Amino acid sequence: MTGRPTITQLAAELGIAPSTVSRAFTRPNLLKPETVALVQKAAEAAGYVPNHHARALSTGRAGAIGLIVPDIANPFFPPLVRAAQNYASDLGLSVFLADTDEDPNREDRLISRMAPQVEGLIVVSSRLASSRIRQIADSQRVAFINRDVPETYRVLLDTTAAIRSALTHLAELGHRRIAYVGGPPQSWANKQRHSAVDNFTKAHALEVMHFSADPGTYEAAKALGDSVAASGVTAVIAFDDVIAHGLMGGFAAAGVEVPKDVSVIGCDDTLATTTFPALSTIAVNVGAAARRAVAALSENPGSTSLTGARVIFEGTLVLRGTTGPVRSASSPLTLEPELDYPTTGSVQVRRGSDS
Amino acid sequence: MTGRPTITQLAAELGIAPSTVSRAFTRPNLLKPETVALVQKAAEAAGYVPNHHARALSTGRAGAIGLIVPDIANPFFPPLVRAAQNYASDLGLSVFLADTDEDPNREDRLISRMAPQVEGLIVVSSRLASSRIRQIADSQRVAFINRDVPETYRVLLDTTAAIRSALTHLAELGHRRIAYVGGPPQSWANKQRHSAVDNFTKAHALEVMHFSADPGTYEAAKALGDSVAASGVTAVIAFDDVIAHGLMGGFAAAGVEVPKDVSVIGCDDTLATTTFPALSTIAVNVGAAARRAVAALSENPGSTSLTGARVIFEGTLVLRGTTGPVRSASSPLTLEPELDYPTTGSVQVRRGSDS
DNA sequence: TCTTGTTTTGCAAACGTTTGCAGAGAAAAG
DNA sequence: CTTTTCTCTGCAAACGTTTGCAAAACAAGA
Repeated sequence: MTGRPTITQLAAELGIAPSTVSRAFTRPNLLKPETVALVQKAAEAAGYVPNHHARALSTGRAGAIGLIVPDIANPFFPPLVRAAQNYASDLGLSVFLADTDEDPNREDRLISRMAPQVEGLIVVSSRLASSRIRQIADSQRVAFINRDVPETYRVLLDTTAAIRSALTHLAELGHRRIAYVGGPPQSWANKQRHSAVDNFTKAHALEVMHFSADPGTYEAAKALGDSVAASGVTAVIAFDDVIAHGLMGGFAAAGVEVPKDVSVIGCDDTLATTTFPALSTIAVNVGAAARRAVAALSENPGSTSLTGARVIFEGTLVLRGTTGPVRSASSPLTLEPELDYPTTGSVQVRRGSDS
Repeated sequence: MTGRPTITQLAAELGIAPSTVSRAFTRPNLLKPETVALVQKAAEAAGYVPNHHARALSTGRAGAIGLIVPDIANPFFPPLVRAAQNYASDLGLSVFLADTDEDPNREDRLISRMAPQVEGLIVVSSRLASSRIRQIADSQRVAFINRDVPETYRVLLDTTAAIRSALTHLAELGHRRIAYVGGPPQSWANKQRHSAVDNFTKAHALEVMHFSADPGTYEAAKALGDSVAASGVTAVIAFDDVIAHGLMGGFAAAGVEVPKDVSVIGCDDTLATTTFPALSTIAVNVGAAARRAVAALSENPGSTSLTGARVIFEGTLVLRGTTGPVRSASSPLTLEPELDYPTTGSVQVRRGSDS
């Protein structure tokens, strides 16, 4: 009759108090087992399902988290969304998804709009100014992924070490002139990868050239193929796999062969082995990052904001078919052995193991 | 102090009634302009934002819709999710996203769990039994995408006509033996495409062979490359672009050239021009479908279920680089001209124009 | 049988809105 | 100056839960 059955209706039907019915679901150990059985049977029969809004109003817990990404159509994000949603679901949380379309204003609006109605927010690859981010982190429960603003709760997919490995590998194959082809300039990951390349090449006397695919699409990268090839580099590291793939398309069109003429390494491992040749890349554990962020939000649900933390998952180099020895037979370089970066006290380093 | 400011606090602060404050936001035309200005200023200053749960409880409107997809990592879905979310956002609705992991039980559970807390549900490519779907449609506000169960509200991306065009095109290029490589067997789209191919080839005396990539991944399809090539077909239509792409990978590994030795046509246009050669495919307006579904849910918000409807958006053939004349020079077939299928009264046919 | 203690249940307030109804003014009409 | 009609605002109930507190029921110890 009157829509979905409520706790009160169930109670009336059974001749008991609404509070008892409520407890049958939320604190069954407080009740006589027979009572909870009774209630459960009646609930089942009537098709009762609890009203989340009423519960949220009463308890102050929203039972949901918000997830904000710049562009869900970018293959980097779906696995992350998936992992977040699965894990949240395990914790009894629903997830609101929103897409900012790479627009900082839209992102800001979405954050304000969602924040009050959720347990907390996960903001991935934020395009907001650092000052604004810190402000937001002060008053909202929000975990950032791939955006490194001090004092905020952030989980980072760090590719620095993997990039060093990649460059070492390239150097050992005899490569001396290397290109970095960047992605979205506002992106933390892009800046991080950019400087990882810079630092390493500087330290080891490799020559580096910078390009940037803007926007970071296959087409933009493909269009860059000619100039990258013409620059005389023998290897390229791309901001991500789609740019690497676009480059490969551009190279193919220009008659430049991979890896014979030029080696290519991507990042994020979003394409797996679907390119030809299969793309060498830096794999990154988005699932672990997503789960960590969800967990952070679900912990101490009371507080009005998250305490700052910097959680790091390191990427790993995976070699496939797009890397090979340099064409011109220059002697392979031998680099001094890599030393592990010391990890400062406040930094947790983890190697992601996916479940 | 005590968390977010509430309507009651604002009211007390201004010395007016909570109802007035409420009306300042929801029915400003009932109030003296100065009053609403006053309230708005105070709200702004205090950083007031309405509590969605309380509102939902009071009005019975959830202000959110649920979106359920089998696998967000499949490139078919992200654009759909994106369009749904954008349009919902325009309508002032948030969207809950859930991923069923292709598991019907999980799907069923998710539907039951989400339904009560949202305005309505969009279920994409449902893997549920038709009987269960009809049952659900009876008691819940739910719009299905790409699942055609009578009496439900469903929006379908129809590729039948486009497949006829594709086959016509192939026949004109001289192809006589054609393969259809299917995807998820429970998928409505797969069945639809399968029989579209069957019907046409039967009617025009073309030879057809059926294969199936299970699961519908790049790898599975790639592994199928050998047998498809060995079957002697000169053209293949794949369930979707990722299978088409996988096939191309398999063909390349087997030394079979596309389109010289075999033509391939994909479906859904999820890969655009990122393959080599660029994949000929059937483009489909997922955005329009998503928007239609969202609109359906936002209309007559009162009702307990949606009235049945069958909204159709037709796909269009887009020819790129993977189709060419058959290798062995058999004479091109001339087919009798296509006739438009009559559309029965209850069927709305639309050609999607994206905004 | 009377305490005392423990387990089980009920009462009622609270969460933050919205909204039907009615009261208070003010303006218009007589 | 009274009545009528509006316009604007306030009161209070309602939405469906949860939960602190207290009452009731029962068991156990004396």
